[in-house]
Amino acid sequence: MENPEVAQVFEEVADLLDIQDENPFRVRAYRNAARTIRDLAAPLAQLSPEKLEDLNGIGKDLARKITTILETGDLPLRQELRKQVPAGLRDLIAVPGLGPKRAQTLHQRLKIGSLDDLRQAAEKHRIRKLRGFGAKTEEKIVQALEGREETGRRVLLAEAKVFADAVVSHLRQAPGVGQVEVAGSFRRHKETVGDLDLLATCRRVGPVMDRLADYEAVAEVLARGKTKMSVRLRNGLQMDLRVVPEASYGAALQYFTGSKEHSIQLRRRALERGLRVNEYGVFRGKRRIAGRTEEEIYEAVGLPWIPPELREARGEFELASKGRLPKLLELDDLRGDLHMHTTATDGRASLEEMVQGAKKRGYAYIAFTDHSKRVTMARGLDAKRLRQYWKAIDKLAGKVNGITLLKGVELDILEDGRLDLPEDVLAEADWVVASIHYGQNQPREKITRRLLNAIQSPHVHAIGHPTGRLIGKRKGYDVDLEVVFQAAADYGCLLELNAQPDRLDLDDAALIAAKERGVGIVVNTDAHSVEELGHMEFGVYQARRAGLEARDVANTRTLAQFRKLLKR
DNA sequence: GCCGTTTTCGGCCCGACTGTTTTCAGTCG
Repeated sequence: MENPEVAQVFEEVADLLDIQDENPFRVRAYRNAARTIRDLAAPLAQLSPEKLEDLNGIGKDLARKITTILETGDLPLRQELRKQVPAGLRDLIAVPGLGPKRAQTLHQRLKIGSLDDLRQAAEKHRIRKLRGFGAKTEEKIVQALEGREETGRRVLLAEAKVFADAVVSHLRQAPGVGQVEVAGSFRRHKETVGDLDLLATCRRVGPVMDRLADYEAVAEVLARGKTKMSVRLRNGLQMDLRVVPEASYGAALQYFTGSKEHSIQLRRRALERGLRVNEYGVFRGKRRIAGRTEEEIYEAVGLPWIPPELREARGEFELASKGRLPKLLELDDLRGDLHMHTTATDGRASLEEMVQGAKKRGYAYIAFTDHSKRVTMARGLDAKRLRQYWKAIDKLAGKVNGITLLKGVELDILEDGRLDLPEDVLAEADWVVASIHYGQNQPREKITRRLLNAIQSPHVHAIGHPTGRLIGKRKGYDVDLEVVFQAAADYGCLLELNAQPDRLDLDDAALIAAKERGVGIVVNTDAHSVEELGHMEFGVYQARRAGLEARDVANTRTLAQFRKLLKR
């Protein structure tokens, strides 16, 4: 059992208990435990029962339940709850605007038991007639369903990575195996992946396929042929394994990495040179002239190797042929992380713990950016508490070496466009990242106006998660990004690439547009725990997909250079 | 169900706002 699967069991239990109107704190206990498990760096199976109890939010009972899940693959409690709650209601409570109560009402009054039922009922305007619902709620449901469809049932890259890493190291232990790699959209580091395309070389095919069938998370072998095999994991993720000879490995890796559009352009370019490219190699007539490595393939058509993140047929061939491919951002380029939370508001680690975590990552500077007062649910900081917070940061800064601590705040941009704290307070901050958390459904002009107000403020250095989207859950706010980019460029306000795996906001397309406008980008984790400081890699992947280089990203600078970038 | 310089109970980041009502569920992180 991989950690995300265990977390999923607890999340399901939490949902089912929630629908049954159970003690909300018990529900939350399951949700907290799921989150802790998801954030964990090491596999649960490697922890002793005593260590399990040391984990945040996991006590005797949940530790025992984790052991049960690891040993049996399931939890009796989950089976029991499934008998009591109609299947499909869980899907309903995941829709923004619906919770356990409304899901129950919809099920009881309209016999709605699935997202399909929900869509049909909404289209027939049957929902707005229910007590407690109305036209606006019904419209919101329709919009939410549309937002979900865009990503479909794809899995977040971060979650897919857990399974990809595990299966690759599992397959590498197969006898006679050579190379093993995950291709496809996973290798292109898309924000979500639909399945995992595994590629392997080996002397004999049998042992590698046997090994995949043995992978612990496999629920079902869908197909198994001479060179190709498909399995489905318990969590629904599909894995396709292709076994290829060494001589074709590079060609197969290129072919299965895609994108389809990129490969079409590559083959067209080959044809112009009298060559033919397929998954076995590059051929002149019947003679194979390349295929062992990807570099060979690209070289055969007169190009340097193109990083997978750029293979989206968005102009990479033109850049490559002119020798002007960007030198893409790398994790090591980053010298600081400028958006994180602590126990001062809704973070789960102390200032000290976050500093230690940041030092381990080799950062030269970090900014603490707990919430401002409007975010009441996170116990956001008012002026008085914020100054105490900054005092604590200063005090800590005097005790730690090798890292600079910046006094920051995640400043709420209020519904009416004002900022959540007075100017004299903001003027004392080293770093202000302003974000929208409320009034996300406002019309385009109003949302855009709010962002412009923040951008134009002399005290705001960056805009946090500029569109507010949550991948697979919620569309971003309706905002005129063109206007925002222009203002950000004009006023020297940075825009954030938020590295939370379900945000990755701005997305790749927006980052490309922002770069064209000359907008400075800052890549931050928005970490709420020490572990989440590790999300930086996903921000880097997204930046790479947009072709960003170190110089495009503000927090690759030394602290002195970084400070010069900030508007006064 | 977790947690404890408040340990074996009684708390649990919990308040403004929206859409819908006329008392309340759901949304924000």
